[in-house]
Amino acid sequence: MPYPAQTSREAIVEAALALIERDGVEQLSLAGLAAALKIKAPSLYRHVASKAALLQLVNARTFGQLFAAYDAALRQAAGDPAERMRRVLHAHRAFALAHPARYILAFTTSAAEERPDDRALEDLVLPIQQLLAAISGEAASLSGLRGAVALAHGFVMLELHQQLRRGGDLDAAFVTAVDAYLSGVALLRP
Amino acid sequence: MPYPAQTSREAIVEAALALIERDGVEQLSLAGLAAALKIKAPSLYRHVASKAALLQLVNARTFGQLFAAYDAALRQAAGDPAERMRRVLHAHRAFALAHPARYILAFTTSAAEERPDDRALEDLVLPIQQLLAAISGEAASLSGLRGAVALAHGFVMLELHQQLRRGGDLDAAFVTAVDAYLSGVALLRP
DNA sequence: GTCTATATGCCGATAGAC
DNA sequence: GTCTATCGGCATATAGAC
Repeated sequence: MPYPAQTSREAIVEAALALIERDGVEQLSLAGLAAALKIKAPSLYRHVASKAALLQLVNARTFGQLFAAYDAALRQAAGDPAERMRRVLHAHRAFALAHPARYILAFTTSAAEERPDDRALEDLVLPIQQLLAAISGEAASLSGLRGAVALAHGFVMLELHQQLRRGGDLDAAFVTAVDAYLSGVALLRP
Repeated sequence: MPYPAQTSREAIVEAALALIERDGVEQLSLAGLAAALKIKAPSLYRHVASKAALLQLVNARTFGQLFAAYDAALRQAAGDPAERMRRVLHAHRAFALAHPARYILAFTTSAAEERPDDRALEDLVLPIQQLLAAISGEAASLSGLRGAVALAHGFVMLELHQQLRRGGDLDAAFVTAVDAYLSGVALLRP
């Protein structure tokens, strides 16, 4: 049987994820990806229109998994709203540390062609926003959510790029920072 | 006069800064840089050992300017320690928004060859750390500093990569987030 | 210090046969 | 759906003449 019809788009995305996690995005070439799938590079174009389109699929999956981690943290979390928010932020960091290259890729992609559709993602953020509303008391706590995400994102970005090199317990530092921020949000509410 | 002896290392770094700010790092090629200097690409190697070495110089300059902005904010800032810290964080964001591509480059470079020397930068961070110590009351407020920088860094990174697309007043959101964090740090101090 | 010429390598993407 | 062959491009870096 020559030229077996085997490769699926799913398998391509899966392989791309693995290569990106192992070597980083900038090392991902269509030739290398094809080799990992034991096919030749041009064959990929039967399944994806371009490299940009492939990265869009990769990023969609990354965001989907991140928000799934949010959901899991929310479902298992008892306690007051602040405690639940704390867990979400810890889930955020845990995901970033578990998938550094994919995380960085998803959050630093600016090109529109590599970015997942906005509306697909928007719904997934809503539960988090409502949770933080319960903490801050604001009707629309968009800015409170942004601060929390910014804090977690900034921390892990610095961490992943080794900009926090003076040692110390980074886990504890993260907990302290998150606690301070959430306390401040609660304190400043009207 | 054939082959005028003109180009200096300073001029090369300067031109590289301009090109990076205009087009982003990934667009910077030695050929393009040389063209901007009206020389040919191989001539660059008389002044810099490699592209990585050039990026190291670029990043050193970026960090130097950022910390100079910190200093300026501290010198002109009257008021209590919290107010001064607030100004430092606003200076951080202002610098990032003014030089997005260089800022991202400096903070997301992991390769050791492209990174400025650690010890040269360390001294520059000390004043900021001491300032935050006055706010938080901790003897060594390393974690407090890290949280503040993480918050500012995360916010501008999301902002620069257009991950905060639901509009609203981002300036106000930044102020709110910083205030919340600093209030929380003050609140949680022993 | 700059030049020309070149080595060497990778990349994304297309055409057309099977 | 996969293949071979190839186009067209751009990259960093080196050798050696002026």
